Amino acid sequence: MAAPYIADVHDVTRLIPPGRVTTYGAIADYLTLGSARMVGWALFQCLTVADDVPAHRVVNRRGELSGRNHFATPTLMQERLEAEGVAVVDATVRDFATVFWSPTELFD
DNA sequence: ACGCTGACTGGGT
DNA sequence: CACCCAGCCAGCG
Repeated sequence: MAAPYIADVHDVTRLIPPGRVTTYGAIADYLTLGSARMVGWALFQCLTVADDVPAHRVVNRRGELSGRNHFATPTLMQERLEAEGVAVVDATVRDFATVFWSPTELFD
């Protein structure tokens, strides 16, 4: 059985609206994990234990698709984002500040 | 138990 | 924006 926070990370990730992205740090902060590295690791697990998690909507603080090499193909992450209307150039999200979404927006 | 690694981050230069 | 550095913590040999 996987650690409980892994399910939490998956739940939060599922709440990210299509066409928007968030960061490892935002999720780590929301779940008070204390380490953003855990978020990346938890998402890595979703590739095998949960295929219904939009892991492609999670990028690093610069808006870079740092996890693209862990998908079936290195371009899959970018393709999924572009399919949702997110412009991606050189493995980096365009207008990152605009498409950025934080779990705290759930309380709007 | 120990050291290295990593889908990370914030602060300083 | 780029580079360096320290803090972070689970997994693995």
